[in-house]
Amino acid sequence: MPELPEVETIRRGLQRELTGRTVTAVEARTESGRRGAKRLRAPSPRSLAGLEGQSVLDARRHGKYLMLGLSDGTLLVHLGMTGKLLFSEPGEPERAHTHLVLELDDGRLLSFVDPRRFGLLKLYARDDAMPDLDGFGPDALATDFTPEHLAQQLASCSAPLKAFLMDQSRVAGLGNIYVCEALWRTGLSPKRMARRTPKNKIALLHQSILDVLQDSLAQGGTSFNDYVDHIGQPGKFVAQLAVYDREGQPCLRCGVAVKRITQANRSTFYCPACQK
DNA sequence: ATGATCTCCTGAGCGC
DNA sequence: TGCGCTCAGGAGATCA
Repeated sequence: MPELPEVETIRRGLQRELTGRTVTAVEARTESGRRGAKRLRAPSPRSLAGLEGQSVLDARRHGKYLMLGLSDGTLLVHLGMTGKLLFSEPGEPERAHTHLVLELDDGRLLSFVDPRRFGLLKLYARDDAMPDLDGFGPDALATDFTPEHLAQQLASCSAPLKAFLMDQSRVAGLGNIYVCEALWRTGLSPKRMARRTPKNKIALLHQSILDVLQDSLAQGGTSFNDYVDHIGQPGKFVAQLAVYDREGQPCLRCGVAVKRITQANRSTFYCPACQK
């Protein structure tokens, strides 16, 4: 389940391995679009065949979106739940659920593999509008995500803190795991209404978000079943999770059993004793 | 306008 | 061993 640290880990790998490479051939196994079987989540404004001949200039990220800067456009990538970008050598057996294979000028292949097909691949030409990120809040690790921004957003939201932090229009990059972990670190209940966050906790919440993301990034992210980076390495942060997927186990701070509840049809894990 | 709910999808894990 | 059920969740669509 790639959230910001996992996507950033992949971005760094792509920046290192893909920058300067040219796509020499494109094989789309499935088309992006909504109708019919075996399609990804959203239609691409340009045929992915347009990748052929383009060079990769850089790899950027906003929230959980990856943007590969090309010689004439941008390839926008969202990994959804189970999307992977994997390098391979020619002749290696192709993995199931491969949607796109790019041949590179150094002989390697870069494949987009996504069993659950929540992922998204969109090719934009240089002058195309890229509406996907409209309305997104600042990236959680960018300098414009400040305590002041957080305070202002909190004040205008009557949803619970869990839903607030999951909302990419408030701050981009957090998902279920890091929202649960950041709230635990701050000692705030996921059920607390966002605008009722105590003023003296806002700076701490902001810092907890940065800390949990940085800590995870330092471990290459969190892996359960699906996530691996571009060379197939799982992340190691799962060993440091305080509440996520720890229902019934003792809170690392106070020893009370971690509780699991459902919010917006998603699991929330928290300590009922020390998260207020 | 805002927040809550539904939807897409497949593999893993579980009980029988 | 194998079948069928439930669950996981990002984010856009839809509903209240």
